[in-house]
Amino acid sequence: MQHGLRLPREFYARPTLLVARDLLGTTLVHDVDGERRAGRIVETEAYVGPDDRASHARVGRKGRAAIMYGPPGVAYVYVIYGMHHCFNAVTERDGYPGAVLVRAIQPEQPGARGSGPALVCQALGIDRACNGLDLVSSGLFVEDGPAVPDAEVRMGPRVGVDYAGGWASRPWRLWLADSAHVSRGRKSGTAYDAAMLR
DNA sequence: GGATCGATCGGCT
DNA sequence: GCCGATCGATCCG
Repeated sequence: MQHGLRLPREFYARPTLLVARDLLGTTLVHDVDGERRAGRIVETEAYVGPDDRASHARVGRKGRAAIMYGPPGVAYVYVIYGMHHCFNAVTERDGYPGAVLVRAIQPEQPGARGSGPALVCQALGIDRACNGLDLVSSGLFVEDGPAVPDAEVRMGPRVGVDYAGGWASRPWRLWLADSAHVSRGRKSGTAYDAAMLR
């Protein structure tokens, strides 16, 4: 991958697990009134399909996550616990629900913290007003970066979805092994194995 | 380091 | 009414 180029829609229009893997090492950028706020993505989670009991899409295409059923390359931002925001990039083809939650970044701004999905939004100034923004044509987007080798990737169960039965144990959380910015709750994780991501 | 708890409210049941 | 894709403070060991 090259460096500093905005990711095109085709990047998002792929299986969610691949998008979650390839977003590691890229940079999430938000232009706020001409001011660049950005950070390197070091941790992601995949939410895939209408049957994933951990995904907001489980309630159907008329619920809160209707946007997950729409075209890829769009921001899905929601409020959680009445006080925090979470940022997702919509994936998959139009009509099939999928999204990648950005769980942690290494902020470009010194002193900013991005270890956790709500802190990511706080550091980049992302809130509900960003819901539905087009990542291909708006001030909220992702820049590509140097390729991350499989050996630097770890995977493990998603966080905070224990209610989802067997879906909770799937290793759909991915992070960079050497990053000090990965959010809390991380366990040791296992080596990246693309064959296990389903 | 790990476990527990309060804050706070939109959206689904 | 209930509960959550969270965080920070606090307590315990």
